[in-house]
Amino acid sequence: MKGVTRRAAPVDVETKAQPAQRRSRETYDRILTAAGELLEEVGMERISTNMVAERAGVSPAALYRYFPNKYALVVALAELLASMSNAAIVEWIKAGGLETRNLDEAVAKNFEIQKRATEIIRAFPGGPWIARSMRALPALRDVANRSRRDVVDQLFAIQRGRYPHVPADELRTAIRLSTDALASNSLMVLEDPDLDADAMLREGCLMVAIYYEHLDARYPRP
Amino acid sequence: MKGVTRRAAPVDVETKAQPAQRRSRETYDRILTAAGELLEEVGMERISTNMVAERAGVSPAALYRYFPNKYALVVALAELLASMSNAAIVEWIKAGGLETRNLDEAVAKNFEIQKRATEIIRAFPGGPWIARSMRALPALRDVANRSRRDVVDQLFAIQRGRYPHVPADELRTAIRLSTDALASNSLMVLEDPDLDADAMLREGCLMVAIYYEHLDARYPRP
DNA sequence: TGTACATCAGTGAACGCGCGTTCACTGATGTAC
DNA sequence: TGTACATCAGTGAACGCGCGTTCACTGATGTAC
Repeated sequence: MKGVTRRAAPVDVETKAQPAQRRSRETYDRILTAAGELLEEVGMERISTNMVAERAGVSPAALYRYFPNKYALVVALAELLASMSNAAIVEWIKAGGLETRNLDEAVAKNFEIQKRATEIIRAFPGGPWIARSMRALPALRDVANRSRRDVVDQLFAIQRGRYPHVPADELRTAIRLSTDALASNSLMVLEDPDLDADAMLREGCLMVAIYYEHLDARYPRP
Repeated sequence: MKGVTRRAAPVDVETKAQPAQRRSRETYDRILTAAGELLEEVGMERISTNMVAERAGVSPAALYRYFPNKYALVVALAELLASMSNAAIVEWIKAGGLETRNLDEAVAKNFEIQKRATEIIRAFPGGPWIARSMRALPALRDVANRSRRDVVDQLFAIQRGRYPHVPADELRTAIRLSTDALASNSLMVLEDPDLDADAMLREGCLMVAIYYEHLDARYPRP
């Protein structure tokens, strides 16, 4: 072991047994709920499988029936959270979140989804920890990347129609940039209770809306 | 221990002995360098005190002469990185980074510091890991908060003179928002090698510059 | 310059602990006839 | 409806390991006279 470099081995992270019986479904849920609670209470680095099993009222071995290792546990939570956020965004798009006629309307609609997304994270057990760790924890990076790609693709599909005069890769960059900025803004608000959350979120939406206006004006209209 | 909630106890994180002799200064540096290298190689969650001591070529006990615990180690690294970034920003301000006459100039100057800051993180041993963990690791949050406050205060002090017609709290919000967005943008670029780093950084600067132009126009000029 | 002593720097070896994980098992539920 | 069997769900107890940390110590460096 002298001076040997140990690189992180890729970890199997899939859920193992799909629960078949009712009892098993309940156990699975209890484990996930316990994990969320404990994430909330002790944070990412102190949570442990034995702790989760104890809180869920099952033996450690029962946990390993459903999750191959402890990362699978937080990955499952992260995927749940990501799917809720993404669903909210899809719903918002379907409800016409992007169909706006002027700056004020754009800000107002962006603010809607921005606020809803922030609330989803806040309400999710351990949500803020998960969100903050999405980038820092190797096990969660895949989840974060997939989720981000989904959102960007969704937005791109719609915006391409609204900004046909903007080159596709410029548009994609713009979406990536603004999505990232708004996500970070949301995290910042969750992190610092001294901030006026609504004001900060709205300001972030304004920044992005102005940016899109400028993007729109940057290229000649057909 | 049944169902007991264990909250993270606050951890002493200061450096212990200030090295007095030359030999000791070297040891201190070797430990910090080893920690940086290992952070780069194995990441935040797998690094350990014994590992760092081994790599530095000292006994584990020697490490504890300078750092009270393993968090103090990564805090010391993070503080070093933060101070380098902040110094670069101060230098940039002093060199007139904020004194711009038009949008293009603002974008160009923002880009300068944005690129330099990103390079500082990239070049620092374990820098990207540290930067990503700043928000997710409780031990590092204080460092992150202090560093952010320093930067925001510096910028605010200058910008107040340039935007006297903008209410102080609006201006502060704007600085906080844009600083956070650019920091996140920088992280994103470090994380995803597929991106065209310069293009993405420049676009972020553009977004912020447009936003400030809008802020400037939002309130009547005296 | 030399010697005696005080302080500083670093070692070697181990400690207890809680971690992630597994094994052989028992009990619960479902299924066929 | 009852019984025999197969599969599913969960247990209890322990495992080996590496973690963070400490102790009593030796050797290196500095200081006073």
